Amino acid sequence: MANSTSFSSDVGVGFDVTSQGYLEMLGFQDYGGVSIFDLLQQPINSPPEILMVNTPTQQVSSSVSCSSNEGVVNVDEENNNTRSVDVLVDEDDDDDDDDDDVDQEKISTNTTSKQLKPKKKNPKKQREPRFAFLTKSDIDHLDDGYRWRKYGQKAVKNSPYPRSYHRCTSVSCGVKKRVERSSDDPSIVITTYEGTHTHPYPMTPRGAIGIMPETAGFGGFSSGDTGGVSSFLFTQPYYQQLQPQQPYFQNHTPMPSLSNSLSFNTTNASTHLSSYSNLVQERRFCPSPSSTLLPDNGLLEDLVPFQIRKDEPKELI
DNA sequence: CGCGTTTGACCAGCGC
DNA sequence: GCGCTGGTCAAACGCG
Repeated sequence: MANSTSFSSDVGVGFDVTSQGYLEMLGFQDYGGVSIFDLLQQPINSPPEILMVNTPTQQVSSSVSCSSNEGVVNVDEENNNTRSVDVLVDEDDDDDDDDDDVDQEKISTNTTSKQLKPKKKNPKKQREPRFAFLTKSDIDHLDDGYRWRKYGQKAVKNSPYPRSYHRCTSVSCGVKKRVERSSDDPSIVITTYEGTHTHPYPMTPRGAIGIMPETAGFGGFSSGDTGGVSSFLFTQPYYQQLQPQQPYFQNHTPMPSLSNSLSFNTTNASTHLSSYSNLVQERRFCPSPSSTLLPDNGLLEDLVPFQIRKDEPKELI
């Protein structure tokens, strides 16, 4: 089942902070410490290091989430300012038999009997695509703009740090989030998102003024039926103080805090992401009431200077 | 009182 | 079948 290694399915975008205090975008493959996404030159104010890992299928996800224990994620400390992550991705048919539905089913039936959890109909448990972020931060629970309710905590094998389980508090929203610390590097927080928000991007008292349309996987992940396209939107609260003079931000950063939302759109793991433009196709911003996206270059447009963008990397491998 | 967290118990999947 | 581990539930509790 784990047809994992036949393709280079490492998907995702990482960010790192250079010694000069610039944000650096990283690929997820191990390039010997050399990032092919050294495109970004973005001044930041004490942001955490963030690595995002797209784990499009179920099997992978757990590997990624507890990857530090299983050697899936390699944090390359040798190269001071860059880190790389290897992600094993199993290609699995993503016939998402909605986890949300399963959850709802659980909830409804559970009211009768606490002890007897309804078994899932499918022999194989299908899960939403998961995306794992590696964040170098002292804060376990990074503010991503959504409200989460913790529903469990478990000790993780081979790790002194527990893993906490969170669920989006919005009704009928089945998005889950797991937070744990890397046992290898306690300063790294591994946040794994699973599912698709089924509600608009929430307003928060912290100044998130945007409301995300809920279409097209807004405000979270979506796994399209066709093509297995999954998208994830995340926010960068830590970057809210970004310097607006950056040319690639000037048109998009009027919003404080969570407004600086980025959406990655990645193809299914089966699709070899041979170019960064494939990886980052879409970007949606909160204030845009239109769910039909402007044809833009997505994250790339926001983060990568135009000049550099014109010279997109052809191959990531 | 509403909401979120804590925590022990239970269940499912997997490997042996 | 058994044990281990991850994931989830829900009562109890805390807090504003």
